[in-house]
Amino acid sequence: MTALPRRRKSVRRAEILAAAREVFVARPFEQASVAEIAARADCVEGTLYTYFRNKRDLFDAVLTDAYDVLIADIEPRFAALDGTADRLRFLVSRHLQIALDDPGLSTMLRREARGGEPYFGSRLHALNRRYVRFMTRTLADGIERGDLRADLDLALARDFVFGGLEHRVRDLLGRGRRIEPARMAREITAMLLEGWTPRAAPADVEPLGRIEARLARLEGEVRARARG
Amino acid sequence: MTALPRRRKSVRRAEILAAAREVFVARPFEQASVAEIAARADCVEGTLYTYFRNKRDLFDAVLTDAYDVLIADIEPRFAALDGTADRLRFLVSRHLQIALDDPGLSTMLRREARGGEPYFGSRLHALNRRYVRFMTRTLADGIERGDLRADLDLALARDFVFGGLEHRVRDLLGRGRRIEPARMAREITAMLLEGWTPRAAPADVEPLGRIEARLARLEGEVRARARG
DNA sequence: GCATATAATGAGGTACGCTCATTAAATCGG
DNA sequence: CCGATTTAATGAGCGTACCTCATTATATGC
Repeated sequence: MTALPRRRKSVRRAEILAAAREVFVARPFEQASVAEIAARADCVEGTLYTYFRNKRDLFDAVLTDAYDVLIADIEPRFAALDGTADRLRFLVSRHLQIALDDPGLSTMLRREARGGEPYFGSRLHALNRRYVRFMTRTLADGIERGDLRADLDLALARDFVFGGLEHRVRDLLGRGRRIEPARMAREITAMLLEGWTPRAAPADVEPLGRIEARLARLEGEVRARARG
Repeated sequence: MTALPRRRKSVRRAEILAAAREVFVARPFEQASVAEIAARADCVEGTLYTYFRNKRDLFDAVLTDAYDVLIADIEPRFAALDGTADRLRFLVSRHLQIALDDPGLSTMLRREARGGEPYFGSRLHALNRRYVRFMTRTLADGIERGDLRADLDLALARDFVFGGLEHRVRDLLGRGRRIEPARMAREITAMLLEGWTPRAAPADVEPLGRIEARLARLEGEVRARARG
């Protein structure tokens, strides 16, 4: 009957997006109902479909927005860092920070990390790649500079960082523990770098004994000559 | 009208379970339809609900079965291993093997790792804990025996192993790469142990500085003497 | 062979995502 | 300022999903 006053299209879109985010953060995709989103956005379901093709499309829009903000925040701060350890620590810390700032969003991202169908090539896929690239760049640069072992498998390392963080956050939030990004980032980075930093190979450590022996002999000779 | 011949209850249950497994392996939980499961089990949906309370219950039964088989396979083989590195390599390899033997099951397990509601205390939860315990035991024993650094955070390490493997498998299967459990297990275990194995403390590396100092002094003296 | 227990049924309830013909509001030309 | 056109908004309704339950069919025990 009496329709609500019409709004500027962009405003409506933003309202629906905000409502959708609230709902998707509270419930996993399949359990989140379009009806609830519409109700929160003060419109009927039909209206919603004039702005988004379907529920999935709406969800992707929410995810895309979140990634946009995240990347925009990281980009300049990352660019200001140089050292491999500093970069790694920052990225881990920033990743954990999401779980502290917005646990709902964090859970959503962890829940719905897609392997879905028309995902490759999508805007969402591109954003995800951009996000992950901060890490791969850090690792690749680290190897080039000699901060990381030359034989480190980039893809393997990258998967273990993100996979590990995912599990860690799930476990901690799952048992109601608090997340302390800075401290945890220090611990995690330390653990990772422990294995990734180039070290004196066993062969390089052994000669130390021989070198000391030669030194001692030399010093002896020099001392003898000084006396003699 | 004419109902199908009645079967022994246990047989029917097994048939339904098998049908359910096929469907759940092919499609994620929410997209798998009870109708399809019923059709594959040659019965109507109603029948299905006399064996399982609901779809979730049926799904949990499938998962539980899978875990049972998996644990029964691992248990004796694990018990036969002693060394920390061997155990770790075996567990990683066996975990990867699932993705090779039954990619569908592997995807399902990765997809539906629950953090869900009445999960804690459930039989499924118990099985998951039993599965993970192989790893935590390996790590704890490793520390006790001095094979692993004493300051290694057990929970952190455990999360990074499983999280890393999860991401790695997702990435590889996602881009259609083959999984080679043995080779990958060697690489991954090597990477992990690189950082987790106790090493000569920095104090042992530091003498390098002292040696250089002694060398420099010696060289200085020799040069002076050559001139003088 | 009748009574009881139980396996199996399928119609129907509620909720979901989504479509589409229709309506109401804004915009614009004259 | 008013009719025409565009466009935002609607809500009834379709198909399908999970699940319930009164009912039917079959097996079992006495």
